[in-house]
Parts: sequence; C-alpha cells; structure tokens
Amino acid sequence: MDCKHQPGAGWRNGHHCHCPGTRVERFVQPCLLLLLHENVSHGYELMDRLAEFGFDHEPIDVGAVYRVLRKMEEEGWVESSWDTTGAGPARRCYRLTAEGVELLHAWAANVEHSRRRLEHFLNRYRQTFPQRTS
Amino acid sequence: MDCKHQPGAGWRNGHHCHCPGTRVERFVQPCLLLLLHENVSHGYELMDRLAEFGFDHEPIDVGAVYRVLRKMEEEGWVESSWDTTGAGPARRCYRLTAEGVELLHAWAANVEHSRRRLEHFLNRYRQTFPQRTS
DNA sequence: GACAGGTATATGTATAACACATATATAGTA
DNA sequence: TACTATATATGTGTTATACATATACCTGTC
Repeated sequence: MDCKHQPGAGWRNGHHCHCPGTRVERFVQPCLLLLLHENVSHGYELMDRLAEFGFDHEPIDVGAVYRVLRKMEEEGWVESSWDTTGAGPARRCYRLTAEGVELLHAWAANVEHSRRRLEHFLNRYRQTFPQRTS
Repeated sequence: MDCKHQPGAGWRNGHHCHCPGTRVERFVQPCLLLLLHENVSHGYELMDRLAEFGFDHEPIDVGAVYRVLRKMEEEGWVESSWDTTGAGPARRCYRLTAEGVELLHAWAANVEHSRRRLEHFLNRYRQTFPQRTS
C-alpha cells in the first residue's frame, strides 16, 4: 500500500487510492436510532455524538446525516419539530417513534449477525497469518 | 416489522420492506482475497465457499462475484487463467498476487476496526435494552 | 458596523455499490 | 430431446457515498 490515507478516505473518487473503506454502510442509521432513543436531539449535535460510535477518525459526511434524518422521518421512524429556544439558529429536533424503536431492534439483530461475520473472517485470517495477530 | 424477509432481502427495490440490509458492503472482496490466498479457485466455486463467511442465508449475487473478480484483476490484486481440464465449461482460475496479499492485510485491519464499532453499538444497545440480551 | 467564526440545516453531483434479471455456453443424464 | 448442473458474463435501475457548496443565525471583537 503506497497510501497513508485513513481508512475510508475517498478512494472511489479518482484518487487512485485503493485502501478499503471502513464504512459499514448505512451504519449511521442504527447509531442515530440508538442515540435518539437515549435523547431527543438535532442533526448538528448528533454528529458529535456519532463520534462515540467510532466515526471519530473518519470525518462524518454532514450532508449524509441530515439526509438520513429526513429519510427516516419520511418513513415514520422519527418525528421532528423546530426548537427555537436558546441561542443560535433554530434546531430541528428529532425524536424516535414507536416504529423507530422496532427498527432499532431489527437493526440490533442485524448488527449482531454482521459482527459474527466479521469475527469469522478475522479468526480465519489470524489462523492463516498468526504472526500478524495483534 | 411486518416483514418476514431474511435480512438482506431486497428492500431497496420497491418491495416496501424496510428491514435493514445485512451487508457489510464490499465485504465480499476481503472474503474472496482470503479464499484465494488459501486456494487458487474460480468464481463458481468461490460462491460456494463464500457461504462459510456467513453469506449462506442471504443469496449471493452471482453477477457481483464475477464483477468483483474482474475488477480485482484490473487492479492487479489477482491474476487469472483458463482451466479447461476436467468436465464442464472452462473455468477462469484466479490466484492472488503479492499486491493482493497486501490488500488482504489492509482489509484485515479494517475489518477489525469495523468489528469494534459493531461491538460498541451492541454493548450500548444491550445496556439500553437488557431484557433483549440473548 | 463590518467581519470572522461557530452553530445549524440543506442541496448538488458524480461515482460506486447493490439487487435482480437475463444471456450464453458446456456437458452429463433421464 | 429435454432437463439439469456447471460456469461466466452483462444489462439496468436504484441507493449509498464522498465531497462540495449554499444559506442563515448569532456572538464576539476590531
């Protein structure tokens, strides 16, 4: 690898960097659902809180977060209202719906399945390359 | 959830099913790299072997496997040659290059990172919903 | 009062990944 | 002959992603 990019850097956009992406794609969605279950919140704040889920070393796509939130509202998984209290621009505050909670549970089962799959890969990889086991 | 689909079933194609997909997208690529490190093989056989990585319950996209293999050859991570021995149609046999092995190592680090992220999500989810912990 | 910087939401766009369908060919077997 | 398994490949519409840009509000400061 002749590339010092953080994993996930834009290798698909003609940068000729072939580092594999780190994204468990659409993983931002279950994270948002879980965060919103914990607290009513708005996009800008959620972006900070997403860092706790391991999005800290790859810069978050701001646009994606807002789009995912709007999409989830379209689907009825969250609801929003404007919060004009406090300083600064108005915040679109999201809260989870009952359907959103159901989706969160479905996601959890799903993430568990994915986790097992990654673990299987890693076990097999380490068996093949024991010297690389950290 | 009013949907009995296996996770990963085509919810994006107008089926109006909102089950989250299971795909750790592009995960098929590191699996192919690892499989090819273990054995020289061809697409049709690799599809069977992918089942060992947890692609068994979601039907594999045949086209995707062949396309990923060709793409990887373009990039120089694998090389192929026709195998006309044995019965049946000719098989395009792939083997890993040195660069492919390097990519595999990069992927492994990456998958480990993803696994940690999923684990963090699950820990946090289980903390919130202890009664759902299996 | 102008202006910089932090907060906050939103859209534009090109490319890549994806799901699903379809096409083609070889060879064994019922 | 028809059917099935093996094997590779392409077509196509939709979604996801990365990165850029636009807009607006508010506070502090020069």
